[in-house]
Amino acid sequence: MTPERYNFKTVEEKWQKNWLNKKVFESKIDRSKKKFYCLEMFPYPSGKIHMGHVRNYTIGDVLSRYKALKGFNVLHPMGWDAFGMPAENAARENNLDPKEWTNKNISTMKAQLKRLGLSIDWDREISTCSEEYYKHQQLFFLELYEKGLVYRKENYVNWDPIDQTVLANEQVIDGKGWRSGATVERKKLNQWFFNISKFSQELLDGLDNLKLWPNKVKTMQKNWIGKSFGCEIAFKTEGDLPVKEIKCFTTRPDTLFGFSFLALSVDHEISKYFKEDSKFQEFKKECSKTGTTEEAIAIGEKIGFKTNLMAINPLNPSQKVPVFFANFVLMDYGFGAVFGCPAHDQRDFDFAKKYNLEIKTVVRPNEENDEYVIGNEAYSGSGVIINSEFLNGLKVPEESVINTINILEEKGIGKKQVNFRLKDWGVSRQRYWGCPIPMLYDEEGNITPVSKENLPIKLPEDVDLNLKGNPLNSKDNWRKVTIDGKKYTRETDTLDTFVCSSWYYLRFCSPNESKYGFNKEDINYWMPVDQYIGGVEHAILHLLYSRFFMKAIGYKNEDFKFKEPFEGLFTQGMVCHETYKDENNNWLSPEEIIFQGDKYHKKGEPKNIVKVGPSESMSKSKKNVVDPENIINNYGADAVRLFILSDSPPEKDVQWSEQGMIASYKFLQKLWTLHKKIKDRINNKLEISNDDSEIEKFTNQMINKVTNNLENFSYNVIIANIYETYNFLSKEINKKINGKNLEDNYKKILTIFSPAIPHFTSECFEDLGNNDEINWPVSNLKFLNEEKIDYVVQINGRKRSILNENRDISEERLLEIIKSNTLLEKYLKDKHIKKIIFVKNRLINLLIDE
RNA sequence: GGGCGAAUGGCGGAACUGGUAGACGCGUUGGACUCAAAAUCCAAUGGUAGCAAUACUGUGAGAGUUCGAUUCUCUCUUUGCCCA
Repeated sequence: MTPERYNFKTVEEKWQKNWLNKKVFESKIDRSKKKFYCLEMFPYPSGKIHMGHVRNYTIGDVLSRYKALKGFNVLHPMGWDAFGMPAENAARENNLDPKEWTNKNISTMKAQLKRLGLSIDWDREISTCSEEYYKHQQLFFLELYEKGLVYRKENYVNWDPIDQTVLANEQVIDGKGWRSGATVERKKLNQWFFNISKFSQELLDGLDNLKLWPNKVKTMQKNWIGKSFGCEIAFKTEGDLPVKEIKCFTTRPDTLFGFSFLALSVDHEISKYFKEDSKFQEFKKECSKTGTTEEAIAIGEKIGFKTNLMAINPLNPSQKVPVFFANFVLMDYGFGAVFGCPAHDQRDFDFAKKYNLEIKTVVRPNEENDEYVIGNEAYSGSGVIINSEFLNGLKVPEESVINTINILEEKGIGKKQVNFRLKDWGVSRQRYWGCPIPMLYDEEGNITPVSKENLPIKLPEDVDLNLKGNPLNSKDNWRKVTIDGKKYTRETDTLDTFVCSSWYYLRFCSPNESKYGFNKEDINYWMPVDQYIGGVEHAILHLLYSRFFMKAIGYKNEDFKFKEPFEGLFTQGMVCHETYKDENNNWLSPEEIIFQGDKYHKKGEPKNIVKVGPSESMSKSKKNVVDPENIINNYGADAVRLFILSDSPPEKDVQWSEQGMIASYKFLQKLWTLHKKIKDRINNKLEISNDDSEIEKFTNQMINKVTNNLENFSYNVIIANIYETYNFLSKEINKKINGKNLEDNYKKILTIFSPAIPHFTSECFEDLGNNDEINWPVSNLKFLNEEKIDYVVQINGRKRSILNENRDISEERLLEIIKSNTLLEKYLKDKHIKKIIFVKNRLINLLIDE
């Protein structure tokens, strides 16, 4: 008999249509059920979906389907992070409208996502570039402005000369723009800011309550917020300038006795006395070459410009040290002035060496004595204070910092201060394809918010994208407006797209609410997101901004009770693939190569041997990408889901493997053949076996395993569980079996498989003529504890035998059995048992004299 | 330089609160079917020795705690990520 082939094409199409027509995934408020809000990070509509999306959304889908079967009222929406530069660039290249380009991509990608069989409520679809979405965002902006959380200030910005836009600090990587790769310049511009730093402490404290977030992400956010504890110190100065005092911020006041110089930023206000000094101007120019990132400063050479000022050590007034301008001091940090303690700070050490300044050791490591002197490197570790008069003996850092601050405060020289690294969020972008900022400037340049009834401020169409810089600047018929006879110009900056993604999770709760961004009743039912799933690359920015947005909306707003948007967070790993290069070192895609003999060569060029490189995250530039659409066409959605889940734990990177993919595809064929056999056995109800508790026991244990693995995100193990079940059933089916019993258990098995391979299991259920509602099965505890147990017998800690005996057997009885066991006799004969370790229902360890 | 994590067969990976290491898959090898191949099915598969039962060894390296360590502690090596 040739088994019927499983036709994934017709089956998957059928079920996708079915789910759509029956509105299976439609979500409505239902107070009789517990809600579960499952959200995956929404995609940027770049053109086509990639394997990363497949992985992300498969993980979310498994969870959503599982929760639904468990009886939760599931909200599982999808939308588009649709504003952003690629649309503008693509539109310019192809002479298109960014909106057209974006909408075309959205419809392509939506169709692709649908073919994965995701359990998404598409009625809630949103797109951030639609007026329906961004008009609410503009209203939020105005509300935040009213609450004083939005302000405009002139600021040095990171200017990307290629993209002609401002970048946030976090968008500057190694001194280059994250998108364009251009070397970033410093430029002074008027910018809009969100006052995120107002919430620094709250954002930090809130992390403690996020029990279902990975610690890794929490640590990253904590470091990013960067709370440091320190002290403001006023140093008295002497010299030929009218300067009596210089303020510094330091986190290490305890090293004040190691003071040997004071360093100022070239932008420090004292620099005004050096305007005419050509040598200083030259020095300033030299400094700008070092670059402005903290990293560049750390590695770069430390240079200084000595002034005639001397600073007095407040704890030791007889000590006077020189004041320098130095390239490693930034105006943004503290007061643009730091005191130098070369012995215990590497930067200061390098500087002191160069300018022959005193290096005095004031901290010794715990294991050293008080005679300790630092070597060729600064010592910044913990230890004990030395050579510091009344500070001597204090433990560094736990006693020394706080004690010194107290002393400085008593003497009126210093002030305790908490410092955060987190800076306010600059949200202005000089781009067209973004949400317009609803602000106006009158002829005197005064800021006037757009009145709320005039929202939305729509993005104008027909702009000339080929102009340098922001196309909105030259769109005069949009930019210039007259209101009540008064002339205004519009703000032409648009909002950072991170603003759009900072509140979209609220919008999904009320996608059609026209008056406001969300509806109170909706969010009170659905929020917070129970499980948020996405890439770890958003660990800091997007997640921190979203957390800020919740606090900003709730600020001075009693009605809004949410503190955090995402209760649970899961960060999945990337999809990787081997990389290939031909003999000329050109990257090759997996489709361009062929395996022959024991080597790869380029297709059609047998002599062009391909070098196989390490597996790396799929990227277009390295051409190591696999197009999900081809894969779905060839193998079907369930097979792809099966493979993408199977090979690695979801939080780790997974290696794409064609062989693995094929194996998953073949497995579904085998599973279908098995299904047909099982169906035959079920229909043959007369057959009765003497004992078929085996299948019942197996099923119940499997329900237990799969449920636990689902709860723990061990989705790769679930796939292994499916294989295990296949192996078990294909053997069991050859035995005599009770048809009814088989049917009951088989249906439970299909149910626990269904989150992973939903089309396949739906087809099986239908094939069995099942019309019942399907619920997640509960495992019967009776079967979880086996009546017989494999007891490990150890002698002196080494495994010597395994005995299958009754559950709850006593130590004495087990010992008797061991003593009568002929195989164990050789170990125990004539030996004295000193001690017995007995672990109930697990093992027994006999300690004997050797 | 700092912080956090990771290291298990040829490969990806399992292993509950310390208690049978290597589940499951890939690959490889042998066999069946076939004129042949593909597909499919069956079997074997950490290493060493042995026909075998079995023994020894084995979770990056070294120490420690323990009757017992992949799991806990310390040191080191390599590696990944984040920050500088």
